[in-house]
Amino acid sequence: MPELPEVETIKRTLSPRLVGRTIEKMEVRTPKFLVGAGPDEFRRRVEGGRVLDLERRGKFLILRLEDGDLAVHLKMAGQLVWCRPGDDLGPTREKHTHVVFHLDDGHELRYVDTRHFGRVYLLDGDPDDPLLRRALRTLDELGPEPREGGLEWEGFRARLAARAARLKSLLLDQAFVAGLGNIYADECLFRAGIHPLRLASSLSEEEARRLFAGMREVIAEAIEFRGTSVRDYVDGEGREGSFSERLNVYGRTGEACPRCGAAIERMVIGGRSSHFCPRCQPPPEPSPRTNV
DNA sequence: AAGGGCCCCTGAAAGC
DNA sequence: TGCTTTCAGGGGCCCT
Repeated sequence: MPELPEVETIKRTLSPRLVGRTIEKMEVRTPKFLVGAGPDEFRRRVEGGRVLDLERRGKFLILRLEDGDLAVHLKMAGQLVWCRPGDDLGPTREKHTHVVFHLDDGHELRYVDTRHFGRVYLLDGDPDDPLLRRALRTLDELGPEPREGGLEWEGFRARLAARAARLKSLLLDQAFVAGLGNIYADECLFRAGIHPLRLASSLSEEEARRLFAGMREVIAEAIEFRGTSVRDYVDGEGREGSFSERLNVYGRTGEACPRCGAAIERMVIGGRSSHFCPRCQPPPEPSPRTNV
């Protein structure tokens, strides 16, 4: 599941290989992954253009091309792999290679997606395309990045106080903070020692500070370790990330909490599995209506 | 504003 | 062993 640290790692591994290159040919194997233009128009806009720059915003990777910008959202299982034309990525990934960008240096960039949730957007494509409009709006409404230079304390504190939502759901809301997914939301809350069911507005000043710092630390560390590979994630060179070994709670139901030894618990919140330590992350006070 | 439910999609894992 | 069912998950969308 590529979240901020994974997409950032992909950006960093792809940048030196793509920037300055010209896309000679765009091979569309599965048209449904393209949004903003039909395959022919999409190709026409992309082919022959140089890659000017790569950027990341939340979980979106943006490719700035000479004749228009592309945005890629990998959703659950998307991969962008830079390789040689003959390279064999194995039967599963071969079967799910949907778009191939052929570069002028003989390499290619393959868009692979086994779950078929991801999309490639032509950002200045057909303005009447509802899927494109939706993506542009999402991009426009993305919240601050949970890193230095993005999220700042005063604003974070104020926006937390204004929300009644459970923290787990709020951290997953891309308009609140951009780039966190299920893995890092759980890890951030563990780092901060805050239960995922706590309401945002109920946090003390001290807890809000721990969450603020915890998010930055977890994200910075995850980038440093090149992301987390629990399922399909690999970076632009096909390498897995090593933050997986440093996960404290995600996917560790029943295991001992690395801080206190209590058994990690799992519960479903907002339809997402949530992992936490019942001792380090004390549950919220029961609601007044709950009684005996 | 918040939350539940459904959908997209398919490989992996669990169940029988 | 092998077939069938369930699950996971980012995010949009609809409904209450």
